[in-house]
Amino acid sequence: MKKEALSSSSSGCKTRILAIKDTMEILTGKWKFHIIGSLMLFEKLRFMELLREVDGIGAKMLSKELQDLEMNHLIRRTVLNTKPLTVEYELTDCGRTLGPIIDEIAKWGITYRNTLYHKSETSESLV
Amino acid sequence: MKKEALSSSSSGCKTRILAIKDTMEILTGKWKFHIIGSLMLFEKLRFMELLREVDGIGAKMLSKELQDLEMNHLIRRTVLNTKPLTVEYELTDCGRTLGPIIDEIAKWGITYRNTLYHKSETSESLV
DNA sequence: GAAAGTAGTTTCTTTAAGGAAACTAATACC
DNA sequence: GGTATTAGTTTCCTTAAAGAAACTACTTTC
Repeated sequence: MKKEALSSSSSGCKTRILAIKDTMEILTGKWKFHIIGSLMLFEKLRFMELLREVDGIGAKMLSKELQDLEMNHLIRRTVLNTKPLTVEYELTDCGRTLGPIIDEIAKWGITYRNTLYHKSETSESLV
Repeated sequence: MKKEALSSSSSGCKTRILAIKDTMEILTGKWKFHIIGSLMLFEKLRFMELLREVDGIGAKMLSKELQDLEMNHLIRRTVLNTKPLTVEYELTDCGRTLGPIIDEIAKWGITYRNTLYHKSETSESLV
């Protein structure tokens, strides 16, 4: 049996771990998924609409999160020269590729809840 | 055109958003994905093995993260009555269902990197 | 000219996350 | 008895994330 070896530094493992780290750094924080989810649903939203749509977020947070997402090319910010000046946010093509991740996460969350309910009846490890 | 309405409180939207919140709360922090990923790769790992495997983590963090994961039924902790006493960690069935999420996230991270490289050549929005 | 709506920014404060180092406690080896 | 290993815990400290409230600046409506 090996002893000092182990360490997953083998082949694609490092790449994989890095890729996961990358993704999670980009999507970090309490609000990113919610903002992206809203933009997936509504296509285009203005700042004030997002502020109302993303339940509980404040202007400062929203502003910061939108900047983050824009820097990472996931959303596009367009200033419209309307009367009182409005700004439109929408997903880029790149941003839209997050669909499958968000689907998986939502799917898992729903299944997980159901699993817990059933498990709690029959015990399991439950503390 | 609607004005005050909007608000995605429609049908399954709330459920979906809650499910995403649930999932992300369970998998929050810098280390959970890395720990789960390691356990997917190695099946069973002891505390010290995880400490070496999960690059950069400290004993306190590892201990806390393992407790979190165990509370959420994603991993199982087994004390073996070996000579100096060892503890074995492994994924539960529930923990193993995270596979697809982690795959999607890893896949996206890799694609995202490639996309950036190509976009940076042809410009895009790039700051 | 006062009020309200647009899109934010600034300041100040609290809370959470994370890390380094030392420490406990049990056992085994020499 | 001294050193090492296992699996953590405890203490102390720093940094990052988040939030509330007030404020800027411009325009439109009444």
